[in-house]
Amino acid sequence: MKNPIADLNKIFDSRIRLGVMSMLIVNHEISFNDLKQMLELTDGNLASHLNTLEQAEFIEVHKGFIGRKTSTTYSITILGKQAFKAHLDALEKMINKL
Amino acid sequence: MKNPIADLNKIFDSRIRLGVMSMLIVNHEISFNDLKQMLELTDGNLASHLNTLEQAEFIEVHKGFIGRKTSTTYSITILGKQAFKAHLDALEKMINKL
DNA sequence: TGAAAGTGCTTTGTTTTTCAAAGTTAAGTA
DNA sequence: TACTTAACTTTGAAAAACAAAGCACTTTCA
Repeated sequence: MKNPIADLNKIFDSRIRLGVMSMLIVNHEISFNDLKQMLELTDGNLASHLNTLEQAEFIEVHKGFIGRKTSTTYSITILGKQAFKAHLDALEKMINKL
Repeated sequence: MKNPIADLNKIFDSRIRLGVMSMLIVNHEISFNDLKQMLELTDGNLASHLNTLEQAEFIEVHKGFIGRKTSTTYSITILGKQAFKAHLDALEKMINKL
C-alpha cells in the first residue's frame, strides 16, 4: 500500500489557508477585510498566512480602491487552483477507502 | 456568511494525524510498526502524534503479542470516529460551495 | 482643523508545534 | 553474551502560529 498522505500539500495543513483558498475558489476576488471577518482572524495572523500563500504563488494581490478608500483584494492563481484541487483529490483518495 | 473553518477540528490540521485516522477508519486495528512504515515516519514523530490522538481520546492502544513478540496496536474510538466524520463533513461543506 | 477611525500591513515577542536523533526498556534471536 | 527489534521517552532545535502593538496613509466627523 502507498503512503496515503504523500500527496497532501503541506501548505494546506493549515485550516486558515484552507479557508482562504476555498473562499477564493468560490469568489473570484476578496478583500483583506472580508477575509479577516469571515475567518475571524487578527490582521497580523491573516497577513502572514496570505503571505505564505503568496510566496507559494497560490494567490495574487491587487491594490485598488473602493471609491476613494484603499482596498487590497486577493485572487487565486492558476497554480493555486491546480495545487488546491490536487490537494482535495489526495484528500478524497485518502478518505474514499472508506 | 458563516466562518467556513469554524467546524474544522484543529487536531486534524496535521497531515500525519489525518493519515493515522484515515488508516484506522479503514483498518480496524493497525500496529505501530505498520503505521510507521506506511506514513514513513520516525518512531518519535509517530509516537508523539499518536499521543496527541490518544489524549483526545480519538484512538485506543492495545498492548499485545504477535506470537511471542510484543506488538502495540491502535484502533479508533467512537469519539474519534465521530470527530473525524464531523471534520470531513466540515471540509466537504467548506468545499462544496464550489 | 484636528481628533478619531479605518485599511492593510510590519514588527515584536511569546507560545505552540513539529521533528529528528539519541537514549531507554524489555523481549527475542544467534 | 552480544545483537536486533519494538515501542517508546527525552532532548533540543527549528519552524509556525498568533496576538498585540506600531505604523503610514486616508477619510470622516465635530
